[in-house]
Amino acid sequence: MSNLFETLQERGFIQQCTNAEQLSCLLSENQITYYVGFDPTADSLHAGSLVPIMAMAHLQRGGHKPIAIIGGGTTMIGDPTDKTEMRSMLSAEQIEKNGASILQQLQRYLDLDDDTAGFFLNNAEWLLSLNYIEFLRDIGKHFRVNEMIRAEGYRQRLEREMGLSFLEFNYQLLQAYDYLCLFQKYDCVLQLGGDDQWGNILAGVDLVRRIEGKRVHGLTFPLLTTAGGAKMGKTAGGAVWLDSHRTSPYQFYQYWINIDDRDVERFLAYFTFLPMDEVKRLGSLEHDEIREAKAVLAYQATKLAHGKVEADKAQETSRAAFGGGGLDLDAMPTTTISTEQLDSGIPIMDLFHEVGLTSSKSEARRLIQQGGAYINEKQYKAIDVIIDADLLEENALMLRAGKKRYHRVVVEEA
RNA sequence: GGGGGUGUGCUUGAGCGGUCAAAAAGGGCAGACUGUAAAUCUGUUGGCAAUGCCUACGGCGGUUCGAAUCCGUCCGCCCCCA
Repeated sequence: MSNLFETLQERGFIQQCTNAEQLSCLLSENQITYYVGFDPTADSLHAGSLVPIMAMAHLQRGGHKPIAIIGGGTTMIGDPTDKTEMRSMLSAEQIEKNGASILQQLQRYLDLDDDTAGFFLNNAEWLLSLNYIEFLRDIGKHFRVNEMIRAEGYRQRLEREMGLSFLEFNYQLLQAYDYLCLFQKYDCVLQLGGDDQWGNILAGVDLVRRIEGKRVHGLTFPLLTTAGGAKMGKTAGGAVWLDSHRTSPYQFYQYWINIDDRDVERFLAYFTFLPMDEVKRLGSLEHDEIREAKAVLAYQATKLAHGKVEADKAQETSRAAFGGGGLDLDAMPTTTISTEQLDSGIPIMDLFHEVGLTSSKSEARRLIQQGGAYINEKQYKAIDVIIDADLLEENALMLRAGKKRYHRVVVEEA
């Protein structure tokens, strides 16, 4: 029989876990409830969150029941293991709003609609009403400070400059308490998270054991970086979001098709549901053939995130843009300008800037001077060119910045 | 509570009172090469009405012809002592 634990392992999801044998048995012999926490620090998840999401999806497909926790309570504190800096604290309303849109995104991957398949909770529900003294007596007494400060996440903060506020130091207790609550109310026996969460997860496992005398489990995913060493899911322009308003399906598709050759197999395993032998076959392609594998990855990932229709569109657009043929005008970002504006002439620098292809006019100037500016596929290197109606092709201009960024300017029909 | 540090551009991190829009590295962008990849090489990297002007070196004030550089104060952070 195919073991879910092995599936996760094979696909690279397991970095560390509590007793592997027990966990493996548990997954193949019982129907369990498991949880993953998501931080509502933004109103959208990004590509990095896909690792836990996909792991959850695998488990749900295997018959287990997911609980997605939105960290409404914990986000009001900020996880210090996110060691770059103390996280900014968000207002309760903001967290609420973010949580709602994150839930929507999760639902594209998971069924969280009803209590039997899986569901969604905000830990603010039980954290916000905590009584400090009671909490200290009931929960706090189970934590040893010496143990806590030995944990990697805290130690880094203690050894490096930035220090650690007492507020942040409590994060682990709250997360452990989450686990305890979920165990008590929903019989949740597995928590998943990124490897930076290992310490927090274990704290929860320990807490449940101390208070309930029951053995529960934890599992962490490797923290993904690209072969180039960057954080997975980041591009120059920022994170790759799951929200189509922040990152369009086309951009999303492009992110995946542009990844490093060395990441192809790993990413196929993580971010698609393709069977592993197919993943391996695709991953072993070489030279230009590997582009086929990237196309599969991009298509599959986009389909999961945005649906088949959008994925098809993104694929077509991408093929059109890079396959040599014509460009797909519909999918291109477009700006409309009035006839009058064009008739009076627009300096080329202004045009590139106003359309959003550069973030300042100086940048536009540089782009042009360095030969990265094209209009209708013709390069313009002079910064004092004035664009007017003479350049229109089919009532539009096609701007290009560098090799890959296109923008269409359409003249408004009067 | 006492003492000592520190705060610089996207990031790390230099910086003599003038020649600092600020060294260096990373990152970004563009060009060449390519496979919409990687590596490499080159250029570029605050803004603008641009041989000049404006904004910027934690905040506010001061000294000075002139300050990122000196002084005061406030804020944040770090270390030592209590």
